Amino acid sequence: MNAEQKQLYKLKADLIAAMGHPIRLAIVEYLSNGEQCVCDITEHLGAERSNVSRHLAVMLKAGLLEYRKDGLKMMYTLRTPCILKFLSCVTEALRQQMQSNARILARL
Amino acid sequence: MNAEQKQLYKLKADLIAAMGHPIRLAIVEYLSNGEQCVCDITEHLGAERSNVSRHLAVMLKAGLLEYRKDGLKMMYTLRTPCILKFLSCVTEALRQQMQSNARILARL
DNA sequence: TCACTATGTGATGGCATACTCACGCATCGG
DNA sequence: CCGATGCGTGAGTATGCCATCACATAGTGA
Repeated sequence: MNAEQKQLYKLKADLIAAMGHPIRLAIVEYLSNGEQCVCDITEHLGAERSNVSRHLAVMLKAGLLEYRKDGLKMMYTLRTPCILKFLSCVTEALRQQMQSNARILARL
Repeated sequence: MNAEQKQLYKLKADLIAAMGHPIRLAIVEYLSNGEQCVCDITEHLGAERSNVSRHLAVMLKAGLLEYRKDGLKMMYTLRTPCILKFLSCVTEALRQQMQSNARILARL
């Protein structure tokens, strides 16, 4: 593996890691309904506001989100709808995994 | 969000996090060619052997991989082919992101 | 039995992340 | 101008992750 390939893996890994957290995952899913402000996201998650703000910053930096100002509020949106397809892959993988586990358990 | 939903997000996030690392990503891609032993993976990556071993353990625990013993060697395989579809989504998202960045840069 | 190979794992140091609290800044309504 | 609201961010702490070294284990072949 040359340096260029390593760099590419790093980019991909960073993108993935930006979603590898329960709160961030929940935010992405919530944003699939369209643009939302921080206050609504916070209320929906039932999490600490400053913490949500930090997670939003992480995803913003990773390029997953976009935002715009609307008066007092900051409105966040998903940057690439592709991300949702990504998430459906995860759900499917999780389902397959659990079914596989269930089969193993059934043999006990 | 109730506790059950949070648990679900945690499961998904753990699955995602298990891939959110350059080395682990490279391993998954390498394993898409089929079963490989630790020695070959290590050589292909050019990484520290014990480090590779640890990353394999992480993915094993996350349910991404399976392994079997073959003499001295431990052979690892991808558990769910679905993971590859997942990765192609990441690649596509990264491409979209970079194209988007390129458009923004073009306006300078 | 003895060297050698392939692999996993405990210990450790360094670094990044997550969360909370407190505060500051910008904006809006009056 | 003032209070209230929405939001970001510095500081501090706790926790976890990562890479590395050293060592232990298991199988292999002579």
